[in-house]
Amino acid sequence: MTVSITDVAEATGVSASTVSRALRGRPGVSEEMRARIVAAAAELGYTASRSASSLASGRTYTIGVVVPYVGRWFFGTVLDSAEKVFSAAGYDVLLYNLGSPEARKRFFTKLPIRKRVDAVLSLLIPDLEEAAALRSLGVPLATTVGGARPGFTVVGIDDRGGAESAVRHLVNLGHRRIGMISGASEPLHWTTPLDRRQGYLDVLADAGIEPDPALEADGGYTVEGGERAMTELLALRHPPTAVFAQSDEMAMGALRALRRHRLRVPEDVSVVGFDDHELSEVVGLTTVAQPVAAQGREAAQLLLAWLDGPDAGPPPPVEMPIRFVLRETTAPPHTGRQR
Amino acid sequence: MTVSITDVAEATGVSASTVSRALRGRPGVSEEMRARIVAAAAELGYTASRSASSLASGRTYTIGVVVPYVGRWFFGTVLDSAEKVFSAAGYDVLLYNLGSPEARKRFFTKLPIRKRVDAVLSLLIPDLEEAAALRSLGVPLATTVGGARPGFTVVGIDDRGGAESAVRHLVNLGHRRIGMISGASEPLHWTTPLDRRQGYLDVLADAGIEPDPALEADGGYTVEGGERAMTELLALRHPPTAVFAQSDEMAMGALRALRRHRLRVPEDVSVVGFDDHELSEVVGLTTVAQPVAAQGREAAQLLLAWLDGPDAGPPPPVEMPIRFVLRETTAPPHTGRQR
DNA sequence: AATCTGAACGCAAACGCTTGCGCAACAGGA
DNA sequence: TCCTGTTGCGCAAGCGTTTGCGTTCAGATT
Repeated sequence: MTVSITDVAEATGVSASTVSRALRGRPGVSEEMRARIVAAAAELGYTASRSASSLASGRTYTIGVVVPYVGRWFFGTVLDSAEKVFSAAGYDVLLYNLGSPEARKRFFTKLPIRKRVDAVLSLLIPDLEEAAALRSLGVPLATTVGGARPGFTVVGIDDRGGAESAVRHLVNLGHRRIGMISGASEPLHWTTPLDRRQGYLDVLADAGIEPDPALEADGGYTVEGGERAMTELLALRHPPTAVFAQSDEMAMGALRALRRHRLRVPEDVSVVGFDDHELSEVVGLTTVAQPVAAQGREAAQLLLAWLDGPDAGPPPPVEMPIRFVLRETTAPPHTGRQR
Repeated sequence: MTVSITDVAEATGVSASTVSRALRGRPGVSEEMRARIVAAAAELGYTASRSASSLASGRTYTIGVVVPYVGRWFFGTVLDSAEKVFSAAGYDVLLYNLGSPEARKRFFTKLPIRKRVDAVLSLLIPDLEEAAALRSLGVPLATTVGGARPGFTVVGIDDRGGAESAVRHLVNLGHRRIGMISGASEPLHWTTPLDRRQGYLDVLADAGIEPDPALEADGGYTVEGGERAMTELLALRHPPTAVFAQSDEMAMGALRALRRHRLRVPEDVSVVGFDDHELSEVVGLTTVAQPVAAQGREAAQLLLAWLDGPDAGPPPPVEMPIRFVLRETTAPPHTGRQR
């Protein structure tokens, strides 16, 4: 049926071992013979069976990538860039989309990934048990989302500093009542919301502004959540004159809520986001940009390097640069009375 | 090291064959014995090696998904929903991201997917050679993007009808100069741009409007392309009073261009898109919605069904419903003079 | 009591590759 | 001429499953 290694061995008049060595560039084959074998393989359209070779060698040439939700821009973008690095290096990518709790549980109990991958890139924050399960695989581990765990190499950004620059911008414009749309209800082990919140609090403290718990609303890191959160903030007796959304998606939800309330941005309310979503430029959202694709690339490269020289533990964490991006959703506070 | 089937066999005092049968629910094992084996396997934390089992059985329990660009909303969403179906059915997903021409060529010449998957879902339009290469794999094939090829089962939408409803809406509002932002330069084998264009032309003809080639601009199905295209249209001596963008992403680019030109939407120019991107609601874009996630699910299910009953060729094509969504970017034409 | 019938399980041969080791053949040095 | 390396290749033993077939044995059938 399909052509196997012995077929090309027979076609060349050598043994299967030699074919194997020749095709993988292993020493012990004369250049002339190698050329003949390569030619024969090409002609027959031979490709080694991955199952067989990984059974025999233990190497799978496959990387597992686990993500909470492929459809979201951030994860899709990281996955996209990481996959390119992997496939360029000859690795395949096994994707696990663990959005629902059931899928997640199924994955971590059955660990279908076991013996199937040489390394894993996790774009979701494993809790302690899950992290242990991943470590039990005995392969290099990496992540691009806040919340380092022992055994993982992590590439990320300065969330706190980023939040600071966003909020400082609002303060500099003259805002005093600054709301925040956060992700308080996010999984505990995800440190990003905490770090960004800390940046927010830092700047307020620095500016001598008393933080008001009522000005923090939970947006769950989604567009709809952001819309709900903004709506809550607007219902306050003294609504904020500016809000810092911990993600651009929530910021967009906020913009939508503001439009619904017939409030102008930035004249009535300023909004600043975080991430620099691909569509943020389209809506003119002021935000702090993080190099999402670059993070995926970096993490992938770290994993590959780790695989090549499995000398020791995980490489040290990498922090990628961020950049404040001024667009059109921020301005000095409205000086008249609100609404 | 890691536990193998013989370990659980010894632990239970039976042969490996029995363990294999027991764990996979094959007949020939008493219920009592099966229970003992399952318990032992659970305790030892045993999972069958995929490489070994697929080498022995020929089944890989893996589906290949090839996509042009995971980061784009449409593909990410389809992938997301399809993956859920596959993994729920016990299949893993092997992802191939073929954005760049090099990656694409590498994939189709080396066919790393060969012998690794039981079926493939293609979200990119293969040209004739590529389609042949995929067919040579001898596994079920499916696609969710226009441009059916023999041997593929396809799930899609009525692109032409969708475009018609969008453009008819503009006509009904009273527009006569209706521009279109298309994807003329897209790969030849992708029929979507053609079908959507045909819908546009149909309605114009129906309304007795002479189509003006100058009103068609290429947006390449990207945000930036849409912005460029809209800019071109605005530079016309007689710019359109409304534009139909063949995708929401291009529509958003158009909105951006309009904002840059200080034109109001919909007062000065109406815009209607196609797809119902997740952020279209945020920007209030009038569009025609297609069930993207549902298409991924459907395609995945078709593949699984095909795998279960490999009686014949591909199942018949499935057409999913579309729906016109009226939002805030369309209105009757400005009656005064433009600008 | 002899025979037959399933059910439950073990044997052993694949599956298609990788790899340590062995063995010619040949080259160069003494 | 003999010895010591090298080079180039084949042998065969795995890798961890699956599966066709054979065996055993308890119970049913004559």
